Amino acid sequence: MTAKNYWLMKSEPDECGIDDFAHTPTQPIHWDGVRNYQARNFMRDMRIGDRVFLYHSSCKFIGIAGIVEVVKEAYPDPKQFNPESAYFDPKSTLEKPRWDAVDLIFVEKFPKVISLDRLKSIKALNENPLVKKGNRLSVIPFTSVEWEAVHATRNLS
DNA sequence: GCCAACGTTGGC
DNA sequence: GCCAACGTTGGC
Repeated sequence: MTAKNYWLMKSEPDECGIDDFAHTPTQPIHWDGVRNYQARNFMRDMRIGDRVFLYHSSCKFIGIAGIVEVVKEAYPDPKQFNPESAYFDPKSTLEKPRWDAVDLIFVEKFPKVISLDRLKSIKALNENPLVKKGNRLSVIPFTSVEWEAVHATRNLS
């Protein structure tokens, strides 16, 4: 029995936000379209039952909007093989896929988005890439200390 | 819409 | 292996 892992994943709520998960609470969502190697490698480390903060970026209320859970571990992202898809990758083959997806399911929507300003004020996150200037990583591992520090603020106004 | 920061590509 | 050019991310 290993300890549960914690993560944060970014998305634009217009594409796939916490409400998309909340609207289908019993149906997993395929998290595909990740096209960054570091993010992909982190996705490969995800295990069933891991918890994930869902972060809304490039929108009005930037920050962590809720929690989702891993229900299916990394598998080849089908969109990389589909020439019609915006996520098509001509260098991917069925034998040697480049990109992976995971499946996630709804856990919790916070009463209010935990704003980026608040996240920056949480000392436990000082070394986390999320709050570093210019950071573009869309899948970020969290320690349990970081997770708890953020989680403890979820009901603050 | 702007633009700094970043990751990737490709010529050499 | 270097690095300039390019495309993208993401806060503001």
